[in-house]
Amino acid sequence: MKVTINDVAKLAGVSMKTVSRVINKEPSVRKKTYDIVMNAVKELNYQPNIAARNLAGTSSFAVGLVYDNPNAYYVIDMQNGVLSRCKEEGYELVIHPCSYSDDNMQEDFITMIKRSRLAGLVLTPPLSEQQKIIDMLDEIGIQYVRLLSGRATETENSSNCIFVDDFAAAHEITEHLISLGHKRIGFVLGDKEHKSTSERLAGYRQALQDHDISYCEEHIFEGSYSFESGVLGAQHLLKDSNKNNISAILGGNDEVAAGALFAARLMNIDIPAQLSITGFEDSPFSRQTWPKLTTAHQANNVISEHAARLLFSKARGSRKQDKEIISTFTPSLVIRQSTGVAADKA
Amino acid sequence: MKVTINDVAKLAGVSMKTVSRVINKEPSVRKKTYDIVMNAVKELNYQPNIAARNLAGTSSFAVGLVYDNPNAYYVIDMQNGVLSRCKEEGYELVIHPCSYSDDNMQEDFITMIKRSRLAGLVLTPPLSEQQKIIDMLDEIGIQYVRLLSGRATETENSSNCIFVDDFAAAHEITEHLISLGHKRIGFVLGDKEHKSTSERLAGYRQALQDHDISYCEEHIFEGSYSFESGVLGAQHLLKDSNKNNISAILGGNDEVAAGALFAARLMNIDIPAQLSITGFEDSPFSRQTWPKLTTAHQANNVISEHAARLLFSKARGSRKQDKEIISTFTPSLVIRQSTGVAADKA
DNA sequence: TAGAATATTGACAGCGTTGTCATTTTAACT
DNA sequence: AGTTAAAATGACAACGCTGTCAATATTCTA
Repeated sequence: MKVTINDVAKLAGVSMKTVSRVINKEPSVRKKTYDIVMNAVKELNYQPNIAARNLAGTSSFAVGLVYDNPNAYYVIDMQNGVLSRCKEEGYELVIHPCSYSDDNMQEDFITMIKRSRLAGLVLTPPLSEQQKIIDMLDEIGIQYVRLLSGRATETENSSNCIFVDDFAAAHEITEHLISLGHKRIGFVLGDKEHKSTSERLAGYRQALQDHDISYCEEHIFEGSYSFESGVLGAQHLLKDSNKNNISAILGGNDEVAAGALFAARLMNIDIPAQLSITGFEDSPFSRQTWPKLTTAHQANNVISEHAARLLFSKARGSRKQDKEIISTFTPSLVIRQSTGVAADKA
Repeated sequence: MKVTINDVAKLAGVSMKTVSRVINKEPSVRKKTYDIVMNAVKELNYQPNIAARNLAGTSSFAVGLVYDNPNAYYVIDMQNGVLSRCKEEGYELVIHPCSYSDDNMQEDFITMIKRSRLAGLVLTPPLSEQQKIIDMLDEIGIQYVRLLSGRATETENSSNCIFVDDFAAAHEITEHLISLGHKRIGFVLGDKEHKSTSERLAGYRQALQDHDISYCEEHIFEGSYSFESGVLGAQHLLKDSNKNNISAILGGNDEVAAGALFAARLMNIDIPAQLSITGFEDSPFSRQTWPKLTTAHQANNVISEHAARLLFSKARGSRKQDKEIISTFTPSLVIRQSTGVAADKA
C-alpha cells in the first residue's frame, strides 16, 4: 500500500541511502544511478514521508509564518507568497497568528515553535520588530527572516531581513500631492507600534521640507491601521472647529484611506474635487472604493516570497548573498481617482 | 537540552509508555500515577515531538484546510476558526490553497495530502462540492469534513458535513425587500460552480412565489463572486435599454454588493432612495461601504470551528453525534443602510 | 600498471514516539 | 485466605527516514 524508501531501493537495485541521496539532491551520485533511482521513484509514485524526514534529519520540512495583522488581504498575500516558495522546495507551511500584545499568546507561540521543530520562521511586522521576540528566537536557535519597514543599510545585522522602504513610498505620495498644489496635507497614522508608521511619517515630513512646506502637528492624527480609524481620523482632521483647511489626507494604509473616504462621504465632501485621499499598499481595497484610491503599490506576495527564498537560502547554509533575492522593496506610486488638483482654499 | 519522553519517565519513576499514556489522555492510568507524571512533565517543561508522534502513531498531529476562494476575509475566518480548535487539541494547521479548475493543482494537492499524512481535512466550497475530489479522498482513506451549502437533511451521508442554509438566508433577505415594497428585484449571482449560488437563487425564487411575485429571468445576472462582477451585473440590470425598472438588487455576496454599490455610484443612483442593495455573509466588506450593507450574517469562523470539532470528533472515532456540534448554520438578516422603502416606479 | 587519491555507495544505528503484548498489581469474588 | 478477573504498567519492536563511517569503484599519477 504505502511506498517507502525501501521499496524504491529494491526496485532500483541500490541501497536505501542512495535513494535518500537522490531525493535530497545530494552531490556525489552518479548520473546513471540518479536516473535509475528517479525512474523507480516515478514508477512507484514514491512520496517521502515528511514525519520521518523531520524525525531523522537535523532540520524539519516545514516553515512557519508568524503574523499579527488584522488585515486579511495582507495576511493572505503573505501566506501565498511564502507558500509558493514552499511548494517549490517541498516544504509545508504552518501558520501562526499571534497577538503581539498578549503575553499568553507569545508563550503559546514559543511552545509551539519548540515542539514543531520548524526549519525556519518568517516574521511579519509588528512582531518582526519586537526585540523580545527576536531574543527568544535566538535563544531557541531557530532560523528566521524578518520583514521590516526601512532600508537595508540602516541596521547592522540585516542579513536576515527583507525591507520595505516606507519612507520612500510616503515621500513619493506626498510629492504627488504637492505637485497637485496641495499644501495643507493631513495624515491619519497607523498604529504607533508599527515601524512603518514612523517611517511613513518621516517620508511625509521630508517631502514637505523638500518643498518648503512647514510641518504642522495639527495635521497629524494618531490612529491605527483600521477602517474605523480612518473614519475617525478624517472626521477629526476635517471638522469645522478645526481650522486646518486641509485639502488632502494620507491614509496610513488603504484601509484607513477607505475609512477616510467613508467619512468624507458622510460629510458630503466631494472626492477628489474638494479633498484628495491616498492610501498605502495597493491592496484590493484600493480598487473597491469610490473613487478608486491613489496609493503606493506594494506586492506583498512577492515580498513574502523573497522572504521565504532568503529563509531557505540561509537554512541551506549558503553564506554568500543570493543575487536573486531582493532585500529592499520600494513601493511605487499608483495614481487613481482619489487625488486631484487642490481646490484653492487659501 | 532537549527533553524527551524518557527524561520524564525517569524523573517520574515510571516507564516511557506510561508517560505516553498520560499525555495522550488514555484511560486506565491511576489518578496517582497521572499526577506524578504530570508533575514531571511540568517540571521539565516537556514538549512531545510532533514528528515522532506522527511517525510512530497511526494518525498525525496536523490537519489541513483546503480552499479555493479568492475572498480574503472568508479564508482568514476559516483559518482562524479551525486554528482555534487546533490549538485546543495540540494540532497544527497546514493550509492548502488549491485551484479547483486547475488539474495540476489538484494533483499537487493529492500528492501533498499523501505525503503529509494529515489527520484530516476541512474542505470549503467549491472544492467540498466536487465529487471527483471526494472520491480521491475516499480512495486515499483520509478523514475529512465538508462545508456545504444546503441543509443537513438533504444528503444521505451527511455525517461529515457542515451546512450553511443559503436558501433560508436568501429567502429572508428577499422577504425583507418585499416587505419594503420592492417587487422588481434583481439578483447578481455568484459563480455557478458554487452550490451556494443555486441555493440562494432558489431561496429568492421561493420568497417571490410566497408573495405572488412572478419570477423574471431578466432580473438575473449570471456573474461570479467578485467586486468586478458586481459592477458589471448592476450596470447590466440598471441600464436604460433594459426596461426592468429594478428597485432592488441582491448581490451574490458582500463583495458583489459592494461592486453594485460602486456601479450605482457611477450611474448617480442614490442608495437607498432610488435603489436597495443587499449582500450575503456580513464580511467586513459590508461595514466598509457607503452606505453600509444590509446582508445575511454568517459567522465563518464559528462555522469552521465547528467543522474542526466535527473532524476531531470523527478522528477520535466517536460514533455518536456530538451534541455540541452544530451541523446546520442559518445566516440571519442584518439590516443596515443600503436598503429602504421602494420608490414607486410602476 | 601498480598505488594513491577520490568519487560513489552501502550497512547500520539512531531520531522520539506509539502499538502490541506480556507482566505485574489491584480488586472482586468464593 | 485462595482464586480469578480486571486494571495498570512495562519491555521492546516498529514507524520511515537521515547521519556516520566504513567499504567499494573509479580515476588519476608516475
